[in-house]
Order: sequence, then structure tokens, then C-alpha cells
Amino acid sequence: MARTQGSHSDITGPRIRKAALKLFAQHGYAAVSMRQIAGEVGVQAGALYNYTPDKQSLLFGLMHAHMDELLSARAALPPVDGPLEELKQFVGFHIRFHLERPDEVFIAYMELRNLTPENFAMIEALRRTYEDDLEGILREGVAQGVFAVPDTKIATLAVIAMLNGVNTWYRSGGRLSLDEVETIYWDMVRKAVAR
Amino acid sequence: MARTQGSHSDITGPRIRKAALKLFAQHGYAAVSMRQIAGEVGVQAGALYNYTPDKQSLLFGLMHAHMDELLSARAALPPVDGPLEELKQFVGFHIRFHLERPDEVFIAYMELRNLTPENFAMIEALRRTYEDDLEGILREGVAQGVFAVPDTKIATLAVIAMLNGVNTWYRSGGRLSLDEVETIYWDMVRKAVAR
DNA sequence: GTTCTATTTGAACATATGTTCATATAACGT
DNA sequence: ACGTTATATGAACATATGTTCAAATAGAAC
Repeated sequence: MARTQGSHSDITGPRIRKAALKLFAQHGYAAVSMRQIAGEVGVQAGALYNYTPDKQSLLFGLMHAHMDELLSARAALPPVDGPLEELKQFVGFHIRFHLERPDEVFIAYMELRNLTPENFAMIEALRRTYEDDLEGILREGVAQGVFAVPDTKIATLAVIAMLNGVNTWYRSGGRLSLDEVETIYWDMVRKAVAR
Repeated sequence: MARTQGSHSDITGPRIRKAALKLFAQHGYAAVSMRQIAGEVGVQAGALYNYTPDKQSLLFGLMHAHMDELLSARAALPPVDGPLEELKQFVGFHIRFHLERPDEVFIAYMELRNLTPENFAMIEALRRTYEDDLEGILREGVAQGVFAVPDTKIATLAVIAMLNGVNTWYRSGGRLSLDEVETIYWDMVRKAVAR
């Protein structure tokens, strides 16, 4: 056998990325073999190399796509008025965006060390852009006197770390609705940076 | 050659655990081979099996020892008066304990998925004990009316996530001293749970 | 100094790894 | 219908993996 019936790069390509995403998130990049990914797709390992030059690029592609989506989704938010409203919007956006993509988020935070140095630098720069965005809000709020944080850089990282924590426990259909989670976290974030 | 000069289990054992800890933290459990660990110690791979039945037990042993230390160090803290003081003590303890053991902490949070189900359950139970400790403080504070959080369980996880974030950026000798870090985080935590 | 035990070597085993490539078949354009 | 291109197979390659074990030497006990 060779080319199979119904085979098409528009179909196989996404399926490979999807399978890789799922398996990387589940077992970790290093613990997943190309043959496992191929098996999940229902294809031989060799076929993967029509879609990625190597395993590393497969990982990098997933992480890069995720960060791109994050930044463009954030950029597409409607403008709101004042640091307090901006922070509230950020909290809601962050929680929802990340809860919708648990596997991508997991990989983006856990597999950084498995990137080559060049690839790591690119992903890190994108993440930094996102963080700077939040820090800008906090700084503006401090300047206007509506926030009081001893150090905006640290507060930025603290808020993001706190929000990322949601992904470790939230399960849709659980005790709390998304709206409730958003409210609870907004309450804590708001108070943490309040004057 | 066979047994080497100066070889002693009291020396080799700790060196193996230390090497495994460092390498697991650096590259991840799955990405590190027994030969790499042996190489770091200056020994052949076969020698490792005098100290661990297998690779999995090596990982589990490191995580288990870490959690044990965490819980006993926490239990050894002097008693303080009232939820506010208890929370402050917890924040300071958590930050310092974790900053002193970056590799152990990293592994304990990143390699959970590489544990067998039984081992995972044991580590998870220990972590749960620690979390429950903090939740007890928050609940007591809410009962006494000194804290106001919508949900003590979530607040617990949020606080711990926030505090864990310190390990991702703090470098000793950097811009901030340990005391300053402690003060900054205590300020944010205190306000986040305040009424 | 001899016996006993602790510790390490080094080779071996079976299997798994990422990647390449000649070959074959399906889909597409004319 | 036919030639071209796209997509897959399946075998092969060199190397790496976790683990075992007989043999060898060092340290400890007497």
C-alpha cells in the first residue's frame, strides 16, 4: 500500500497537530514518540514528516500558534475605560481564554525547557509581550492612584500565576460556573492591588 | 575493574539522588537517561541499581522526601496567635522553604504525570494535607470575620499558586532581598483575603 | 592475614527511538 | 483517459533506552 483513500493534507495536518497536542499535554514532549502520534492519527510514523521537519518543530509550532492566538485575541478586545475596568477585562479574558485551551496552556508552560534555545527565545518574547501588557495596566493604575502595589513587575507575575492556577482545578460541569470563577478571582485580584 | 577505591553507599547514594534531582529538574524525567545520571556521578549505569530498584522509584523517592520535609518543617513552626498572624507565617514559610529548594519544587509540580498511579496518589495526598492546612487558616479567619473570601478552597489554591510563582523569577542576589519579596507578597495576600 | 561483605564494572539483552527513502497508490488538472 | 503531483507505506538505519548479572575488587571484621 502507499497513498491511502481519502488522504488529504488539509485533513491529516490538523489531525497530527491535534494528536501531538493531546499526547504532549498528557505525557510530556520527551515521553511521547513519533510513532505514538502517528498511531493516534492512524498513520505510519514516516507520514508525519510530510508535515513537520522534525519533532522539535512540531512542539514549537504548537506553542507558537498558541501564543499568537493569545496575543491576537487579547488585541481584539474592545477598549474599556480606566485601569480598573482594564484589569477586570484582563482577568476575565485570561481565565476564559486559558480555560478554553487547557492542553495548549499546559504545554506552553511545561515544555519550555524542551525547546531549542532559539525557539525558547521566540516563545519567551511573546509571553513577555503579554505580561508587559498587564504590567502597563497596573502601572497606569498606580500612576492614577487607583492601585497600590509595591512593585508592578512582581504584581504582574503574581496575578498571572494566581490566574493560571485556575487551570489546575477547574472542571466544566463542576461546583462553580465560569461566571462564578471569574467573579471570585476578580474579587481577589481587585483587592490585592487596591489602595 | 570492579569496586572502586573510596566507594561507599553513604557517599554514592546521596550523590545519585542529587544528580537525579538536578537533571530531572533541568531536562525533565523522561528526557534524562540512567546513563546520564550515572555519568554525572562518575559511575556506570548498573551501579545505580544498588540504590534504586528502578528509575520510577528514584523520581518518587525525591518527590516523597520533598513533601515529607515540607510537612515536617511546617509542623515545626512555632504557634502564633490568630488567623492573620498564622497566614502571615504561612506566606513567609512557604516562600522561604520553596525558594531554598527550587529543583525539588520544580520536580514536585512538573513530574506528577510521570508517576505511576499509586505513587501519584501518595504524593497528591501529601500535597492535599498541606493545602488543607492553609485552608484551615482561611476558614478560621472567615469565621472570626477577619477575612472575607467567597470560597476558601479556591482562595487556598489561588494563594498557593501566587506564592509558587516566586520560584519562576526570583534569583538570589537580584534586585530584591528575600525579606522584600516576603513583604511584597504578604501585602498582596493580606489584601486579597481582607474584608 | 584471611574471610566475609559491600560496591562497582562492563558486557549483554531486548526493545524503542527519530529520521530517511525508495516505492506505490490516490487525487487532480487537462 | 492520461500524465502529474500529493500523500502514504513499510522497511531500514544508527543509536539510545532501562535493566540484569556474573565477575572483580575494595573495605570491614576478626
